[in-house]
Amino acid sequence: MELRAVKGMNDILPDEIGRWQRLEAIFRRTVELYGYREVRTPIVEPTQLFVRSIGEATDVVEKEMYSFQRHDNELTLRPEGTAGAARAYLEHKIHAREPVSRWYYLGPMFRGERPAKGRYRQFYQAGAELYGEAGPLCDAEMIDMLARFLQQLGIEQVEVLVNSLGGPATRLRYRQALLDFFTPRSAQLSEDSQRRLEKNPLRILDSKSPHDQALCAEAPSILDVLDDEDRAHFDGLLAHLDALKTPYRVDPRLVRGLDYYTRTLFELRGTGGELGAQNALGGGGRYDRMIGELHGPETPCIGFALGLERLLLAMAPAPETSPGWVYVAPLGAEAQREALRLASELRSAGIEARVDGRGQKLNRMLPRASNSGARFCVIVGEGELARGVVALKDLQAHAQEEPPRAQLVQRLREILGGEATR
RNA sequence: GUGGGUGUAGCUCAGUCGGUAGAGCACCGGAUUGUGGUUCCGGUUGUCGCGGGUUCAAUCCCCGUCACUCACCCCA
Repeated sequence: MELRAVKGMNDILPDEIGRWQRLEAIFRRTVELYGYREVRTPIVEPTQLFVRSIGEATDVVEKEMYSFQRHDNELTLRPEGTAGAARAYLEHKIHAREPVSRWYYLGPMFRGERPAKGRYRQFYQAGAELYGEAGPLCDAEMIDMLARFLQQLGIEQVEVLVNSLGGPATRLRYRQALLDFFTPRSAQLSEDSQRRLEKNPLRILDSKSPHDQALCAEAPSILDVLDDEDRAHFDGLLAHLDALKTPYRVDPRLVRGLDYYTRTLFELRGTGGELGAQNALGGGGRYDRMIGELHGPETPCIGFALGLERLLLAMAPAPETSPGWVYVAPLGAEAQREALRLASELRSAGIEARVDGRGQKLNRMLPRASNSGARFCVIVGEGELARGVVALKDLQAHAQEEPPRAQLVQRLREILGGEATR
């Protein structure tokens, strides 16, 4: 094989697609119950959009973007969904049309990282954004929506972490507090964290080194440096979550890798074994300053994104449920033409049908029918043609009957309908 | 970018202390001129990832390389 898929980009074959479609359907159904509506934005955006919104100094922008030049435009395959949605929100002046907007999206994102379990260069995210509401009520409701979604998926082993980063001033104050704390102790930090100390001290809190973790336990907490308004927002969030009975855990050391977050921050962390090291199922937070920084009107926003591959790893494998389709087995040339007409009628009646066109013996077609997962096999041969009937075999029940050809659809409906109401 | 693991049939893998390969599953045909998931018989499928070195001889040993994979970094 000389031509293969690009590293880190995978095919999703038909035998896996059922799980994807189920996941996506549950996502859509859940968020639509909260009033969210889908938005579809381009996969390619101006590079500057991501530089300005995600932050120039983040890893995503610095070294992971798929950027290219086309004529005179600097373009990038989107590494996440929030920036494009914000651009669309601004471009279409949605803020002037309605005070509050609830949008969701679903689709591929691209980051040039080294692939690992649950992490790919083309990966799929589902996310939602809420524009125009600043209060903690919608923060709590969004987290509750995520909890409901995971529950619908049957993912039990998950933890909801919440934190507040405060506003920009708080964030600067906290950054300084961390510098003051870690700089005299930098010798005790891991190599990675020493680098973080210079670049982005907040990320030290995220370190997986046990030694760093122990040190972080003594570091100042951001919750202690929140100003009064930040504090009131955070307390409000927790009170609303309590009222909703949404389980959560406050983690003052929760930080995330994108620069745009302010105040509320949350993350869903899988605790099951399937996930490996990539246990962040999704996360998000408030980004009240982004629209303003993109030269729009100051608009409070909150959003999240979920990694679909990781959710699939965490999901219990659900049994495929199919109402049962029909395998049509014709014996002979005349029967084949009749089989085509029969299958066509079945489809018109909304029943899935496939005709065996390989023209073989019955004792070859029947095993194929069973192995292919068909519920019924309809056999058409000379005898049936002559008598104006078909042989209808229920492969599951090992039963066979011979309804008149004209009554086949009706008979199948009876069998399937009888089960549906049971 | 860093470190580890693995590359043998469509799939899962075995194997050769160095003598150019096997099993199960799958697929195809027959037992059975029209009745299945079982059984029996037979059959097809391989540049042993790629390149080089050592050797009379390399799938096996050595070096390189590529791919996949896991972890780190970062993130979903």
